[in-house]
Amino acid sequence: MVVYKYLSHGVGRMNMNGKQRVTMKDIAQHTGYSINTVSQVLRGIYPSGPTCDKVLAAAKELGYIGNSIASSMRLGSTKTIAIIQSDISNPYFGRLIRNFVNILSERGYTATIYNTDNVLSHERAAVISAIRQNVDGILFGPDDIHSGESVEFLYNSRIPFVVFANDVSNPNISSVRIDEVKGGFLATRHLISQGCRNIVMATAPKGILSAQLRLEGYRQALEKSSLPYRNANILSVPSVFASQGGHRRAWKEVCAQLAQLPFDGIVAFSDQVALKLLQGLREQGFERIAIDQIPIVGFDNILEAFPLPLPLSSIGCAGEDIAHASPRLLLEMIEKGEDFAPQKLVLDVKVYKRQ
Amino acid sequence: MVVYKYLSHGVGRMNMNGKQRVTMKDIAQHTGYSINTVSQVLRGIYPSGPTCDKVLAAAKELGYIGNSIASSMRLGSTKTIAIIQSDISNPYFGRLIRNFVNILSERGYTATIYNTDNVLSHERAAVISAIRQNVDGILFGPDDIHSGESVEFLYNSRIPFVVFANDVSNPNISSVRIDEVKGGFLATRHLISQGCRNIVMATAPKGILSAQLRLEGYRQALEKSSLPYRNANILSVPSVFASQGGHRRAWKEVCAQLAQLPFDGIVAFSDQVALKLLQGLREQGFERIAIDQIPIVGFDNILEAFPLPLPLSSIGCAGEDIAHASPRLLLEMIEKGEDFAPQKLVLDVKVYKRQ
DNA sequence: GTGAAAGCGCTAACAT
DNA sequence: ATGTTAGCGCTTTCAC
Repeated sequence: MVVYKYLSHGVGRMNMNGKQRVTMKDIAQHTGYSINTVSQVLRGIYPSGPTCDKVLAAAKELGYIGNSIASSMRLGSTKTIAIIQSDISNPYFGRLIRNFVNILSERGYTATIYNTDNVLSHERAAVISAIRQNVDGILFGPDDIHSGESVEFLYNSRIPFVVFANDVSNPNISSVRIDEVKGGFLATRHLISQGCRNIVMATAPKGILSAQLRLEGYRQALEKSSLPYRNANILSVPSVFASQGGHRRAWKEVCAQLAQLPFDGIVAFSDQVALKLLQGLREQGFERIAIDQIPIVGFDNILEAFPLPLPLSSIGCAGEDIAHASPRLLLEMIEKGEDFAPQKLVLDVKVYKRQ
Repeated sequence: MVVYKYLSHGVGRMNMNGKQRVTMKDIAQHTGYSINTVSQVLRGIYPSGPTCDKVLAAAKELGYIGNSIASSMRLGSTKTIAIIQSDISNPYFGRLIRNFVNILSERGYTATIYNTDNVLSHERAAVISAIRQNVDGILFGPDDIHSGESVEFLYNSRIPFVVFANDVSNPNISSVRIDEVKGGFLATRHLISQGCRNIVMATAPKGILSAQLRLEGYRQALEKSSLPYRNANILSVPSVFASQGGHRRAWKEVCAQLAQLPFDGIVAFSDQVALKLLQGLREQGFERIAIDQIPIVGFDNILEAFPLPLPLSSIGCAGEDIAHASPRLLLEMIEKGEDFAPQKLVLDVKVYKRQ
């Protein structure tokens, strides 16, 4: 019997310098037991005893490390989750992903990561790649603009997935987001309670669901305090994507526009937006209010993990946050299979105040 | 012939709702060709013609998506790279990882991500998991404190890997880092040229190689300008790890200490450290210099991707950066195999000035 | 308690 | 040009 008949062309058992990787077969040959026995021992479904000891000793001696690929193949589960996100360099999402990875790891899963840069073709490629890799589930953080296609594709492919930090209209798709309206409301009310009467809302383009909802909260808060809603106070800001440096001019214009307004407080679509605005104002020599005295509230509470010498208050989760709820929901979905009923989690928020 | 003999217990061909995933076998049955023919067509190594057309049409009709796991198994290569890093929520590393992922993706690789939180047991687990998953290579960003063990283990396991943003003494291990000494030198010289004469160096613990080297650069710059090196001006700061909130008191003390010093400029171990110091000073009501007027230089140039209303100058790469050099080096290593000679890249730096 | 053998989906060698 | 077959490393059934 020619055992390594294909060694000449198959790289399978070789590593870089030609040393073969140790397999169960090697342990079997070394100990004289069958591959099956070795497998059972290594998985701990074997009564302890001399056999067990010998096999484990051989495994240790030979430096055996299992091959997940092979067991995945047989078992049909890879214990891998794909995380698909538009910009993982964004500190807010960085923190999110770190928590995803840690939580998944605790539960025995590894994470594959895709960065779409908010480009549809990348998003498509990521989704296909994830399916091709047989991931057990997907954490999907899409941008609103073209979220529909990929989400529907995923839905039709029947792979378990959760949309995070966003939502889609299809009621059968599970998602996790914050209470955006309440967030907009609390942010605005916080500024009002500080004495602000002329509050600018720096919102994202209308296509973005969370922007719409936060703006609605802003409107409600003004109304409740009988303050006028002024169109001039609604500023639509460009993307904060690191990749899109082309937006520099657009940002400059927005900041110039802001500098002209007689505002006394700002609600920003996100902490990132807030910081960009403050930076823009500083760059333009804005002095009516000292930069680090401007009453401003953002979203995402990134200063919790990333302290800055600025009084940037922020809307963040009050209880369980997206970082924890999303993988929890996904894993539940994977474990329950068909018995899982879709859930749309809307997480409670509060103001994290900073002076 | 019982084809699906194991369907009852193997989940392999099933997905969530019991619908089986389409395989080449299905396409073969659908078209009447053999699996081999299908495989060849799908891989494009088949002359175009009627066969080709029919197979591709069937693949499209059935919604075929390949199974990377299966081909990996056969080919011995997973086209996957593991990224192992201590804290991916750190904005600097977030940006790095985003670039890694994008570059790898362009080259046909996917990325698996591990976050060690700077805990040795997590680091060990990540390394083992990566090997178990048969990744083709590893991008390893270790913390100095216990980098030795994992790095040596990786080295002995013969898996291609590159140490990034750090270095180890073993000359056979490839690594990518910035010119730390020059960075420390330029940062200090920049402040001196601004008129600073009493420059604090906020460095990390001695165990960290880059801290040692940056401090050496600081020393050299002072010497060159005939300025005294004062021990009182060397501040050792705690970790900035998001996970380690326990360091809060230590940070407070360091900032209090700093506030007492008659400094007129600061070199910080990283931009993160710089920001924490400024925040600490602000919290303590420091007023001798306005917070946003303090001459300060950090490392990593995170403001490039993450604008802030602060005059934080920073040391960053002058040419090719770590984000690009590391995956480039790793992929070269993977492709060349045994022919690859270890390289230790030390990237040139410059000051990114901000006022 | 232990072993033999099938098979997960795919690719490569070989045969026609 | 197309089919047959072995085998990647593992898990599971089934038989002893």
